[in-house]
Amino acid sequence: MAAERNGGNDNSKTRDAILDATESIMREQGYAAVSSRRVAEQAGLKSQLVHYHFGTMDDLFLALFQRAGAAYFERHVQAMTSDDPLRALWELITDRTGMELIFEFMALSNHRKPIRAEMARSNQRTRTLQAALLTKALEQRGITPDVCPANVLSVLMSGVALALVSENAIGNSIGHADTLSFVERLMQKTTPPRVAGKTGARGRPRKR
Amino acid sequence: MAAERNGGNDNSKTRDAILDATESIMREQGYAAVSSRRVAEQAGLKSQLVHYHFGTMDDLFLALFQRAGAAYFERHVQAMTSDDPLRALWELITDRTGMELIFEFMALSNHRKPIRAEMARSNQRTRTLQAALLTKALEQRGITPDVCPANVLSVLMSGVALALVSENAIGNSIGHADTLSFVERLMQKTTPPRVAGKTGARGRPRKR
DNA sequence: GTCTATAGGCCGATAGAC
DNA sequence: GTCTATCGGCCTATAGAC
Repeated sequence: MAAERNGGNDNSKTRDAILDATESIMREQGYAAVSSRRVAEQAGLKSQLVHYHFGTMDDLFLALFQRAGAAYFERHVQAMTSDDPLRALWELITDRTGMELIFEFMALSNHRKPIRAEMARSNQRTRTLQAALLTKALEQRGITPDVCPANVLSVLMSGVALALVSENAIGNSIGHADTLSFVERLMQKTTPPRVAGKTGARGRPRKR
Repeated sequence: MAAERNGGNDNSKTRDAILDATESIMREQGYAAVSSRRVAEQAGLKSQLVHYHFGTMDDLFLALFQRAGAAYFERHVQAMTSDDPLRALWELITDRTGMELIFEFMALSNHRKPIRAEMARSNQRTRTLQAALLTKALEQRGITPDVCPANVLSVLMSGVALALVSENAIGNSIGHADTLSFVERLMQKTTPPRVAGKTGARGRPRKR
């Protein structure tokens, strides 16, 4: 073990290239396909550099997860400041490219303790932020929380989005179009009051 | 490649032992930990027997998935004939031990075409059966399908269950208790009419 | 159907030169 | 920070004896 693993202040291009390559392999071939040699090849480097910059492979996974988790959290923050936070959140969590990396980490973390711990922290942070966002959104739409509490709505929405994205990845879309228009109808039934001259809250068409 | 791979009519103890060992490793250490050597060790056999009986490792995964998928489908069929199909389905899909293997296969299948194809088939079959079950359950409870179509409800329930189980595995339970009692309340609000002298449809207590 | 033996390959990780 | 070289290990899969 050399004298690195310095958390993030070694922001060299090499480090980023390694993380980029790891992310790309995870997305396209799954976490099980990540090896120091493959990562290095993808990044145009020698495999030893992976170990030099990140230590063990688990350390590499952890570093990538921290980067991805922070980016995902940032997207939530942006959704929160959107004109229509509810719709912005829904679009965020049903975005397949955003979810596929997280799905890989979920599977990976199920059997690696240190990654699981980080995953739990990130997931809790996201849930808390989602609940705050939804509290605001429900209030904006004049829905009292006794109909459905914000934290419950967060679990419901996350779950449905997870089902849609993961089943879609597998190749089953039975009921998906109906579910999307069902959600669309729920959101339109409670359109927030327009505040300014912007028109960002109208729904886009969905095929049945 | 020898002269085996005979689908299932070679129902030797060895074959079952290999499948059992594979399932056990997948559950406890994840699909990436499955190797012919480890499977054989767990089953008390030589690793070459794995190849003799199943061919490639992908063939082994496929055989196990077929067995597990059939068992899971069978549990759905049993739920369908229950006194309270809606509750039986909910208990089935929120059962962690039932889901963890499926979750591994979902992750695995994302990057292996033949397994993905089988997964899609199984998932479609399950969705169709769930929709039939829910059609019956909604009717039984006097809910018209225009409130929420059965196939949509199937996606919603599957998703929420998936979120609960997978987040629980990670170690985040924020909002879960509230979600469970939310679902419980929905189910109790629409208790099916009792048909016989049995009392299987009352809810069991949930902590908030 | 189970055994021994083995080919051929990818893996993580480290040592030490520059 | 990057290079060359390398150790020791586990992997899939097959050949051939019994």
